Formats: sequence, C-alpha cells, structure tokens
Amino acid sequence: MAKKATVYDVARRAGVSIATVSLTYHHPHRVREETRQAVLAAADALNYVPSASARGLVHGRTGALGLYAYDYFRPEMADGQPAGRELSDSGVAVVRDELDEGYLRFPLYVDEVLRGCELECWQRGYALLIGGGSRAESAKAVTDIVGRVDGLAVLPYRVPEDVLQRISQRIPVVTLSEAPHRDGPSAVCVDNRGGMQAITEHLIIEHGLRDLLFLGRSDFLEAGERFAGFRAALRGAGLRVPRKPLPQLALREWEVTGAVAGILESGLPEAFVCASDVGALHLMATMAAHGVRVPEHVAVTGFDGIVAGRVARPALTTVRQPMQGIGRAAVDILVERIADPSGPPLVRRLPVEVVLRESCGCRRP
Amino acid sequence: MAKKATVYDVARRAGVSIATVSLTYHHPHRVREETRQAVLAAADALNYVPSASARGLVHGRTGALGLYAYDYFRPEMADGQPAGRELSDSGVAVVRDELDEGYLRFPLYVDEVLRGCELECWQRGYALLIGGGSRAESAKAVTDIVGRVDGLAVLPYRVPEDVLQRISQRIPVVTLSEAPHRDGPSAVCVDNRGGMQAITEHLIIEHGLRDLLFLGRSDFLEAGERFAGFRAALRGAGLRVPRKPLPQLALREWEVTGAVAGILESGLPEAFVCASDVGALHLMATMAAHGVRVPEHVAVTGFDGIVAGRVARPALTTVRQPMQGIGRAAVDILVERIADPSGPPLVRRLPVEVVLRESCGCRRP
DNA sequence: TTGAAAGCGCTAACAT
DNA sequence: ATGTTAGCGCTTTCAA
Repeated sequence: MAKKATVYDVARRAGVSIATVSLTYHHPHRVREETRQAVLAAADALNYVPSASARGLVHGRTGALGLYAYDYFRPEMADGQPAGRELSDSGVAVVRDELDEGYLRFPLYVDEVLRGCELECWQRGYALLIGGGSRAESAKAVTDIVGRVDGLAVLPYRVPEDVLQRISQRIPVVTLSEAPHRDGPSAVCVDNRGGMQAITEHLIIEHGLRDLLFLGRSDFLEAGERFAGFRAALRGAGLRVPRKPLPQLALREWEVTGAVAGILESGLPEAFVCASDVGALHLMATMAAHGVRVPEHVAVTGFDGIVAGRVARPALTTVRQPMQGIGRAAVDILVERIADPSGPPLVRRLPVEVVLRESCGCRRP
Repeated sequence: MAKKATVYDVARRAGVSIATVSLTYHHPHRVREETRQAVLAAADALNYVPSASARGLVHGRTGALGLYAYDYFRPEMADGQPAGRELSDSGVAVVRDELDEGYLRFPLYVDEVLRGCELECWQRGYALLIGGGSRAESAKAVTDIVGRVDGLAVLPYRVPEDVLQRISQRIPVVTLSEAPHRDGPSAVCVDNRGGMQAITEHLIIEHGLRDLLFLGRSDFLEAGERFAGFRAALRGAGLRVPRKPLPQLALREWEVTGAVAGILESGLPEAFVCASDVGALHLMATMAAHGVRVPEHVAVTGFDGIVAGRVARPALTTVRQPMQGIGRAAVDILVERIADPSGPPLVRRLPVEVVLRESCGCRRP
C-alpha cells in the first residue's frame, strides 16, 4: 500500500501550488487548460483521492448522513458462521431446515427503509453512515456517529429520549415510524389509524364479518394508533367495541402460541386483525400446525407489508407502509433542515395502502 | 441549532487548555480527578461532540469502513412513494396485490451480507459507510467513498477491474462473492462448486432421480463454478453430463417464463437444478401457473438461501451461503489489512450448506 | 498535572 | 492564472 498521496504530492509532481490543485477540481475553468491537464495527470499517476476528513474540517460538514439502527435482530440470529471459519475440505454439510420464527423477523422492514435512505442519499450526493449498538450503549454509539454526519435518522425506540434531545441540538435529527413528540425532533410516520380502520372495514363490509379479534400490542404509540383504527371501524359498523386487544395476546408478537392454542379450543372468531405482519404470520403458522385453515376457517390480516407476508401461503392481506418512502422522506427532511438548521421540526405523515391478498378470503391460492 | 461546540469552547468553559480536554477523553488517568470533572461538565453543558473529521485528519484514518453496493435493485423498484408525498385526507387506498417478480428480488442476499458487515464493524469499533451508484458512474462514486474510509468491501461486479485496482493501491479492498483474481485484491467467496455438487448428489442418491436439468447462467465465474459442481455430480453417478446449461434457459434469471412454457409442453425432467434461488422461485411460480406441481411432478432446487425460499410453498431446498458470515469475513479481512497494509491479499472461501426443505421431495407441506 | 504549539490535508480569501 | 497563507478541530509531542 503506497502512502496516500496528498495535494502537496500532486502539486509538486505537477509543478504547481496546492491551491491550483484544489482549483483544478473545484473551478476547472479558472485554471489554464494546460495546467489542468498536468494536475490531472499527476493526480492520476499518484492515485490521488482527496481526504474527506480534511474537506469536512474545512467546511464544517461531513457530507454524510447517518442512520441509527441495529439491535433489531438479536445477535443470536447471526447465522453461525463466525468471521474466521474457513472451508474444511471435508465437504458440504447437509441440514434439514426446521421452520423457526427467524424468517419472520429477518428481512424486516428496516432493510427497505434503509434502501430508501440509501437511494435518496446517493441521489442527493450524501454518503450514508449506518451506526448501531445495543440500546444500552446507544449513548456512546450515537455520539460516535453524530460526530461523523450532518444529520441523523433514528429508527423507532433505538435511542432514549434525552439522548435524542441532546443530539438534536447539534445536528438535525429525524425519527422514523415513531409518533412525533411535542417539542421533539422532526419525524416521519404513517397513517396507522386510517390503515387499520380501512382494512377492518374491508373485513366487515366486503366479507361480511362481524366477530373480529384484535391481536397485538396497543401499549406504545404506533400500536395504539392501530388499535384505535380497529375500534373506529367496529364503531362505524355498529359492532361492539373492545377497550383493549385480547389481553392474553398482548404479548410480544412472537409469543402468541400458547394463547392461540387457548382460542382454538374456546372457539375461533371470524377474523384475527393483527397489529403487525410478523404477528399475523406467526399466528397463521401456529394455526396451520393445529389444522386451522386460513381463510376458510378464519380470516387473518396483518400490518406493515413485509415481504414474507407476500410469499407466505396464504398470502397475507395487510396494510402496506411505504417503507422506502419512509427512508426517502427522512433523508429529505434532513437535507432540508441542514440547509436551514433554524427551521422548525418537520413532521411528515405518509399514507398507507390496504393490500388485498388471500388471507382475508379475497382470493384462493 | 446551536453552533457546534469545539474543544476550544469546552476548554474555555472549564478553564483549562484544549490539550487537557483531549487528555480527559483519551487518557483520563493523566488528568486530576477534579479537572476531569470540570471538563466533563463543561462538555456536557455545551453538548460537545468531537469532530470525526478533525480526528480523522490527525490520525490519517477515518475509523469507518465502506461497503460499495447499490444498483442491485433497479430504481423502478422504488415503491412509488416519492419522498415528498404526504397523506391526503381522502383516506386509504385499497389495492389488489398481483404477484410480480419483485418479491423475489427484494430481501436479497445483499441485505444479509450488509447485516454481517454492520455487526462486525460495530463490534470492531468501526462505522459502516454505504456507498453506491450505477455501475456507469461508479468510478466517481467509489472515489468519493474511498476518501472517507479506511477499507472498502465491494459487492460482486459493482466496480470495474481497473478502478478496483487503483483504489486497492490506496486502501485495503475486499471483493465479495466474486471469484478471487490473480493479483487482485483480497476476496471472500464461497464453495459454489462443492455446494452444487452436494445438492445434486442429494437428488440423485436420496431421491433416485436421473433426469436433471440445470437452469441458469454459467457464463460468469460464480455461475461457472456452480455448473461445474452440477456436472461433477452427474459424472460421479455415471449420468450423461451436459456441456452447457439448457441454452434457452441461460437467460437473465427472471425471464425464464417462455422457455419453461416450452419445457412444460415437451416434457418435464425429474428435477430442475437452479443456479439461484431467485431463478428457482420464479420457475416454481411459473410452473404453478401452469398446473405443474412441485415436488410431485418435478423436483426443484435453488442456490443462495434467501429468505423468500424459506417462506415459499413448497419451501425451497437449496444451498445456503453464509451471507452474514461473508459480510463479517470481509470486515475481518479489512481490519487485518489495515493493521498490516503491506501484507498479501487475503482470500477466504467459506463453506456452504445444503438445506433440505420441501421442493426436492424431502417433506410434504 | 497542565499548557503551548506544531501539524494532519484541504479550501478559499487574498496577493501577485 | 497562479501562489501564499490562514485556518477548520483535534491529537500529540515537548516544556513547564
């Protein structure tokens, strides 16, 4: 690895001053064609790449945006191939794949949000820095990132309120899919309530169902909005409106098994309206194992629009969040606030879409 | 947005010199407890976050690693929610979801490789910079990144040879899932040949199949290795060994429809051995539309181990690449080469695993 | 234990 | 059209 060439090296080789080198890149027209060629040639020969650190120092901006993620997937989900393990010549292992819950979580919506951030960043000429760490050490990890970027997008509930508050004093911050806080930073969120209401109404009106059960949490903001949408739909149809989601089911999404078993015995509703796709998919898997068929015996709907729901059989009817759009909007907001740091927090609520597939009874496989 | 506090601000407020501020963070023990507290308090009050640019400039290292990706998913795949579009009060759209090929591509393996890079980076104390752009403008985009990172991982075929060559002169570079080049940079790849041979042998030996068709490309390195594995298995079983994959099928993976239709008429083989999961899933979808059942009428296998294959019905028997492991290994190599930049290129070939699911006939849904 | 000062690589204002 | 020079914020000798 040759020592990194700097402007000084390029200048010397081209027989000019460092200012001319800089000009050559940033104001080509202000430099004589001949000189320009010489500089470019020298740079090329030396493999010159300008240092982003130096540039950033001068401009007071790094040219990068940050996304704070991680911890969404537990470390145990690592696929068991530690970095160093090499191929043993002995051959190829053959394993029988038991379907665990992992597949429900992996290609989760973060990936698509991330993609949206990437695309928008690159389009805007920013680099994207992904940072993370456990929630516990997030203060430290987040600080590290903050020093490297001009703006930061934060996935839901990754960073404690107070830390968020602090950093948003220093650089623009936008929270994703998290209900906006009064006096909080900018935010991108979606129409949770409207989406849930619409999908519930679909079940009631199009499928004529009346005995609906809401499955999932309602104890944090997004989930609360969704449950509110469910209730609004029931109310609108003159049905009995529950105050809470089925209590036994208000567990962590992937732990509903036992509760569902109970329901299977005590009698099914006409439909399970789930607060998330992950929950819905898990529910369907559990019911399939008990011989309950969807949508023949009971309808099921989800919320989010993750890919797994689309590939599942029956394909999951759900409310799709514009995940890439969320990512793009976040970057959009950051760029705007970077341009005008003194402006007010920006809140963007994006529309959702009811996606009709098989699990509600709309089509058969 | 308050102006960003610097060491100078902190020093002034704490009544010490900037050197002491720096010491406080990097060599706490060399500073009197009392002074330390004062500095920390000042920093806290001022919301001080050290500038990574300045630090990077001093150390000649940025503390970030880069991953050059993008363009894997065509821009058209954006979900149609441009950044700016806000919620119209009119309500929630309801759409019927037609199964297109998009779902096959999205949560592709890049995401999991990316996750591997993330985890390993964070564990090693590096930030991860994701950069990208179309292959056409990759020289420019890649240069931008190179100036920002201490090492760069490059996804297959994203960057032209010569550009790769140039940047690897400046910082450590590792290519992913790309067959290592003589004199090329470091590389992480997998046992394509062995994996394909093993899965083919499974079909031959366990399921007693003899009429196998290889479906997919063989015209770039990875694909060539896979096809070689297929041939080796046939040869080992004393079966007729084709010189090429079925020619009509050697198209871009998601364009096999027409060719398959032809096969459906002219008679099915006992098994389709596909060069990729995406190809296999598309094949299965196409056949399902024609009433051909898997694995009853014909067995199908894939290669890669993407999540969609696991959720699909029938679940896809495949060769799983250790995708997270690939990402981790890449970072591992970079870190090693950063520590010793003059060392030789490192090549790591990771093992794969045959994953038995339903599409080969091993289990019934 | 603390401070003064040099310098990392670059940009941009100012001089020539 | 090109060169000189002063920082950008930080780390790190070297002195005190």
